[in-house]
Amino acid sequence: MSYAERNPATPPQSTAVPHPKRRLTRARKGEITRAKIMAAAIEAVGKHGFAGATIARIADGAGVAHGTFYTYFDSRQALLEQMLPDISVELLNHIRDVVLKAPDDPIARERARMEGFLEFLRDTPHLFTMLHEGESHTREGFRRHVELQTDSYLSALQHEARLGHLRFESTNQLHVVCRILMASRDYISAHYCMRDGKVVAPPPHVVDSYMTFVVGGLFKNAGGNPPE
Amino acid sequence: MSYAERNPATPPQSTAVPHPKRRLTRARKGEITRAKIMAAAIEAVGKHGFAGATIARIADGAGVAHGTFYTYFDSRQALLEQMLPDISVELLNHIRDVVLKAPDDPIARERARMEGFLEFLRDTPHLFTMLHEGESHTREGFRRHVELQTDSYLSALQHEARLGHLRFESTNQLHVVCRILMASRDYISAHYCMRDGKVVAPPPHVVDSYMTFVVGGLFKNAGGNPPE
Amino acid sequence: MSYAERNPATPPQSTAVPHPKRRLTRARKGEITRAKIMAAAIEAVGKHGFAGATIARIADGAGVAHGTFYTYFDSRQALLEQMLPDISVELLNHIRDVVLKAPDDPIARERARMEGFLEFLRDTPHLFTMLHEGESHTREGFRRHVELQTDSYLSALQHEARLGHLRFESTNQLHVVCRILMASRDYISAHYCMRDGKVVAPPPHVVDSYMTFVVGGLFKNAGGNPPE
Amino acid sequence: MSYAERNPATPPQSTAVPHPKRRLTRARKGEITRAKIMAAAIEAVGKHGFAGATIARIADGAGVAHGTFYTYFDSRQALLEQMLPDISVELLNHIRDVVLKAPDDPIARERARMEGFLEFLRDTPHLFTMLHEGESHTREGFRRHVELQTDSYLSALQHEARLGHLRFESTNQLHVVCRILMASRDYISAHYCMRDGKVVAPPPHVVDSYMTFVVGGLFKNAGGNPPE
DNA sequence: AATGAATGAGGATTCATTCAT
DNA sequence: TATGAATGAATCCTCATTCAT
Repeated sequence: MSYAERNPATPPQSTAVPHPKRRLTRARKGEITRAKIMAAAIEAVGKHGFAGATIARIADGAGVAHGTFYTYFDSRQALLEQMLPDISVELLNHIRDVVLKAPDDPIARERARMEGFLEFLRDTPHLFTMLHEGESHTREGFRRHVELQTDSYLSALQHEARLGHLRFESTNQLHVVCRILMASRDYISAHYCMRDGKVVAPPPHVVDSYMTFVVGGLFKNAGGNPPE
Repeated sequence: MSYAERNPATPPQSTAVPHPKRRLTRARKGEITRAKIMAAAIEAVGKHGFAGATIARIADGAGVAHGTFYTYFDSRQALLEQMLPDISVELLNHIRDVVLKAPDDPIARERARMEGFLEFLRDTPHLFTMLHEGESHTREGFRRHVELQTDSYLSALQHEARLGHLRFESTNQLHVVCRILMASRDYISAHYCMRDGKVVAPPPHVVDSYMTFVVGGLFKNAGGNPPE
Repeated sequence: MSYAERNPATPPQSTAVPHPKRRLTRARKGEITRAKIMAAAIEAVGKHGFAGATIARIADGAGVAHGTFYTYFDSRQALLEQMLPDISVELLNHIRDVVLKAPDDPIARERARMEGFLEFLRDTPHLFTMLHEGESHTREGFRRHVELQTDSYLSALQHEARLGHLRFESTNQLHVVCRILMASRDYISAHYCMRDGKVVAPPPHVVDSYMTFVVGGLFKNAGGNPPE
Repeated sequence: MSYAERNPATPPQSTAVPHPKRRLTRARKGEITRAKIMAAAIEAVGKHGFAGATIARIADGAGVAHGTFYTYFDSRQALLEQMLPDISVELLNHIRDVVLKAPDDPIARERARMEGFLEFLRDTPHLFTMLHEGESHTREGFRRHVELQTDSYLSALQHEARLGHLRFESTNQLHVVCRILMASRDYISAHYCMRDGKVVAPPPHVVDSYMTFVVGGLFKNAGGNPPE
């Protein structure tokens, strides 16, 4: 399920129709146009990178005039800055859903976080580009994304710490751990999930090795037995 | 010691002087000009980012005409692509030196790798920008940099593995571990080493936490004792 | 008393009310909207100049949609062209009132014309901008304004001439004199009446010097005594 | 003699030629290009007004690429702001020359100033547009022009005052007089010197009437005899 | 009559690269 | 080899005006 599918410009069905004559209120039409532009922008960034996501390409992709862009966004940069935080929230939601379905076990939860991330990345192929170019092209949006992810990850770790599962306790330490885990999922996805321009699932040993490392590094009473 | 200091455009001394009148052979003069341009480019990237490193700025910074740039480099992009690999090799050298001076102990060596990296970053402030913008602006150069670092790191890990110190053995597994370690040092430096536009040493608990995590996750017979 | 006060969009009282339910006839409502747009336009020109008086600003200022503008005016330019002549007529009325209150003396009347002009300018701050930008941005409106002022001034001069007060008699000559007087009041107001973006009264010596010049240049039997 | 004639892009003769092979040094060629752009800009302003003097028109008129414009001027506005002060200095020079040739008599000198101005205007047709649009489109350049003219006119008046010719003495008074005289020449030229888009000499009675007014208003011992 | 989303023709500016000198 | 003026394609953004609702 891609971003466009999750945020359909054309809603599946509008049950309550006040004016049968006029299906689309003006406001609704505006929403649709806005969504079309956003979708075209994401597409453009995915295909040509942030630098190649020109107003011309975005507007053409959305099927609107260049000027229309500025009805919905203050500037090209403003739109770009918005993309990553928007998707970042969806990523958070997805990971939360996956973690909720995982067995009640700290290690399973951590695996769920990693796998949820990789799943979402597969479903949202353009996120890949955003993650890798965002830092230089939308500094603020990237900062916000990192903040969102860090806050959430940190909460999760603090929860595990309170349950006594972790080898780390202080927030300062957990902060560092948080960086390590987020860094790892980014680097791992960067190197194992892109094949021929398409995002794929990494080979199974990748997440396994990651988990081995993390279980030994992060969790209590988990060491001793090295992986075979 | 910055890049410019390590690669002086004006060599300290030229001992063999064939023509007393003409100290610098034409070739040597060319080398100097080339180095001046490269140094100006690094400076420009550090100060204004890759996007802001225009030919105008680079040439002005090097004290040459715009056209002269093209005597030494095929294109702006070609120069940019070269920067990161060049520095990457130096980084490797620096880390190797630091590791050689470390105690003969796998954990001490890993700490040396992290601290060597952080040291080099402090000495080469413009590397920071390159690392964080390089992926989007000089894809190939960045790829080469990652390759250089990965190859070296992987060798080191394989060495430790052969000595029986690690919980991982297969190259495939070590590859993943390698990503985790490189990712961590990048993310950690990104978040703890930049204060007010200057690269600084991170607070001591940062590397300590990192080492705790890594010792538990990576090394054999090292677990059991969680940090206080 | 500003333009808006002189031309209230909401009339003080509508005595005859045919339909008690509907106070405002449709036509009346239209008039009000039109006046609101005109007032917003004047405000916009005053604050941002003719070039900055965009439809967006005008419509927003008037509290109507952009499209509504075109119900009342053929084009932005058409509105702009109308502004100066409209105000020009009011200026004429004001000066006439002031002159009527002046002593029955040609010199006093001329002083009244100048002072009436300056007074009106103070009360209509946006006129300042219109006068100084009008020539390039609303050529025709400016032409009409100049025509209105010239015709009136010329009539006044001809009246004085018929009474035998002037050193000039032919209409051709009076035409030239008329230019001189109108030019002077414009330049004098431009240079002495604007302080920190606000229109102020000029220092007293300014009108005095003007009158000295004009009395010597224009009026009969007035010379001889130079000012100290 | 137009601006272009006074400032020829191609100099009449370069006597000292260091390199016979290379007539035009690079610097000289630059000067020529700059002059071509400036001339094209003046032409464009004259023909289409400041608002119509687009980079496209200017560059095309000068026979250079759009980008070349920015080799010589920081911005379109910067060029525009420069035009009026440049020409204002030439106007001053012209008037000074004319005054120097006039009979040694304050009234003759004042007539020379007015006639010199009108002459220059005829020779520099585009000045007309600049004078009438400059205030709104190149505020700073216009301010500078007014300053230049005012300073010069004021000096002339102070000179006459010191010789005891004027009915005014204090600088404050002369300032006001100065505005009146400059205003008059502008208004008079605006209304009598433009016929079918061409600048022409005004009918003779115009300057005569002006002089009558000024002689009565400004000069001592000059009144008494009104013109018939 | 009112609305305001959509239009699209411009306009200023940037900058990597070329090439005659 | 060095120069730096010239190039011109490309880009973002503005805004008067239209028109379906």
